[in-house]
Amino acid sequence: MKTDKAADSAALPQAERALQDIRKDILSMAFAPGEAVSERALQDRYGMSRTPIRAALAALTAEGLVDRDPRGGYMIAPIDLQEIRDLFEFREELEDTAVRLACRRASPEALAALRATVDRGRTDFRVEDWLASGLDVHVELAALSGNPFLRDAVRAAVGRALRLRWLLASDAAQRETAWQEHSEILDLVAAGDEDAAARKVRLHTRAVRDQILEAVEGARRFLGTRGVVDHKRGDGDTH
Amino acid sequence: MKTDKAADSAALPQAERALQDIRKDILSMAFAPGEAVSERALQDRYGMSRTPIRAALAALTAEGLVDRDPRGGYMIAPIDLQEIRDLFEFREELEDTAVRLACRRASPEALAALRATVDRGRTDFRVEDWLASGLDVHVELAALSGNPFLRDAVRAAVGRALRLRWLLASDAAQRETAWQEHSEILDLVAAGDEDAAARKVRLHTRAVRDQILEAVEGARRFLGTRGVVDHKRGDGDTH
DNA sequence: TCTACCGGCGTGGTATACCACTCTCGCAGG
DNA sequence: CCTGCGAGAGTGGTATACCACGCCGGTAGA
Repeated sequence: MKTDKAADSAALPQAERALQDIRKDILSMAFAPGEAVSERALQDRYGMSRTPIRAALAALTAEGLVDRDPRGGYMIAPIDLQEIRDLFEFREELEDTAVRLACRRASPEALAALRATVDRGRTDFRVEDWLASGLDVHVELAALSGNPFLRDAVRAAVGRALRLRWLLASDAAQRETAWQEHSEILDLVAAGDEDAAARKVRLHTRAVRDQILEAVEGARRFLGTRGVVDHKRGDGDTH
Repeated sequence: MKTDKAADSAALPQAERALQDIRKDILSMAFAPGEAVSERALQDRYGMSRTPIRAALAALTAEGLVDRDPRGGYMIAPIDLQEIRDLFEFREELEDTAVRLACRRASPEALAALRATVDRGRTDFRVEDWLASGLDVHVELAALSGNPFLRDAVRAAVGRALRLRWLLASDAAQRETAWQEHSEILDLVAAGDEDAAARKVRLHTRAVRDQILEAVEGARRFLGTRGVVDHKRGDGDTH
């Protein structure tokens, strides 16, 4: 027995380790939104050469967690209020679709498994597990739609806003509320009531969005003008 | 003064040039689906070092046009019938949403501009332009939703299936039919009739999907067993 | 003849040196 | 004091050498 695979991060390729570590540091707000970073600084920080750092930064840029500075350099993506609004609108539509498909297709076994996962998260909540494993409830629910593209789109959308949860509560009451809403959605999916399930999903999504927008507003002073922006419509993508 | 930006591909960074060139060669079927490729072979073919080739392959892998070979190496993504079904299901939902939002939000000017683009494509159809510029009608229509995430998701989905159009007709009649359907959808969006527009979009999407699935079936012999697969849910590989 | 070994080659992964560019800051000249 | 220029440092972009690993084929031995 030479290597474990779960806990041994040294066995992973450097590039993968860089990606996971940097992503973790972004999502945990170890890097401030809007903060400038450079390949060489990260090379130094994570103890590897520029090559895997570069690959990781490319991936993180694609994920939307890192932005490129036009004049050279990277920056940790600022918190963009308009982006949050657009993102949650997108998620609302994705998850509406996903939950409707799940109502038609999810097997009782898969539903039971997800319910077990949700219930486990109610008590065993540990931040690192919840962050590391992509086992977000919304992603798993989207997976029940049976459509990999839908699941991946939800995963990408969830991941993009994940760091904002650090602004929200570790508040037990709010987590209990979230569990309850997730649970109700699962009940409706199990019952096969598409419209009700979809409506519940939309309400839940909007509630989370409003909490996040409010939290960002509250933390705006703390995050500074570089950390929070509000790019109104008019960003020209000229193609 | 010295450099054009549109036509002058030499001025672009090598990595960008590699990405565009390789993507073009995949979408134009210069690479056969299922064909094995390696970084060094591409380095030789495109006359640059491995570094930009590597970056391009990473991006193309993320786009779904290139798959990694578990035992080392890359391969041009095979045509996967199940993937096509999933992809079009996903697109149908995305475009339904997009067109509904466009009905509520698209300005008359933007609609007129898109109509002009669509009409121009009716006659001036040139393959290279239509491929190079991301000006696919569906992407532009999605852009009218005002949501960048929705637009990008449609773009990614369209791009992923783009090479399959080489299996379809340059058939003028089919293009005329497509133009007509696009035109009708635009009319309904302009009229603000959400439900009718969405219904039309779904019909159009399904029609295109069926054409493609049929064309793939027809070309299956030609593409070989490596080029066309059908990964059913649960990956049952027969030995 | 069949088998087992082993050496070479091709693969991606990584580190690193060098390049062009830009931005900044200090110094010299007006 | 103000202005402008030039050197230096820091940036990403690229090429390349080296590494470990896995496959495949030839060869020697049973």
